[in-house]
Amino acid sequence: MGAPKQKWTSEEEEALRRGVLKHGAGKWRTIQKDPEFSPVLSSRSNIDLKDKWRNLSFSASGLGSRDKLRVPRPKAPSSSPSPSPQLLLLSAPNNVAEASPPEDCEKSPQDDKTPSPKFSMILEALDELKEPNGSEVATICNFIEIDKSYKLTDSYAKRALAPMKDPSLKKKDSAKSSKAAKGLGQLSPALDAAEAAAMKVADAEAKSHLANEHMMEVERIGKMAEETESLLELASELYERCSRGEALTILQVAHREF
DNA sequence: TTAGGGTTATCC
DNA sequence: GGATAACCCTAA
Repeated sequence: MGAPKQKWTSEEEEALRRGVLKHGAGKWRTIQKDPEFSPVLSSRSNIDLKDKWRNLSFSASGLGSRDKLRVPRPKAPSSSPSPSPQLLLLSAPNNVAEASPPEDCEKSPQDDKTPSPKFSMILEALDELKEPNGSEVATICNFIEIDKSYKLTDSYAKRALAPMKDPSLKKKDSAKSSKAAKGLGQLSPALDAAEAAAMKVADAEAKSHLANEHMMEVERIGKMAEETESLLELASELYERCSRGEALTILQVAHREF
């Protein structure tokens, strides 16, 4: 090769990560053309972005080179549609709010070291919603469904979206539902069966997600109870000392607590 | 335009 | 010489 290899700078890597966070993995051209990143990535092609992201993903997953994971590409078109770019939305390997490489998610969803794409979407939703005390499940569901154009299973959507009061959201939802119903009506029996199976799987996943949410809530409440108990302890001690006629300053109280 | 596999350069 | 990163090629 004539030209020497052009090593990626940290600025370029950062721009790529931010670009993936902004547009999603797979939108290499969009990221490359984005005025926010184009100054940094001007010397890189969309292919370069894709290759670099692939390298980053594999190195971050701890699996080393992608060569080790190579699997033969099926020649015939697969019956199962390839995941949408959003489903493969990645986040930078060294960022907390970021997700793991898609390959891992797709190949080993049970691998608890790497969050699933759904988990990534939840993280993204929480990040976008920026609610100080966390977000309601329904709000997160709405974010994922509307912002990300995903459709939740009917049963889960009914449960999760019932408390939502925003009429515009309801309107959109019902419009979507009728659209979906229309589409379902045109499906063949085989597709119907596949759809029903997919719905069941999605429903199970939703239930698992709900269970996880509840566990987190239980943990949170447990912590609150602990804190309340220690506060109660402190209050009783203060009451006792005061009733004995001891003079306490705010500073002493603060030291006692912290 | 993108994904995925192949090839080559570089580093240790 | 092996591992990794950067680049290239091709199918869809």
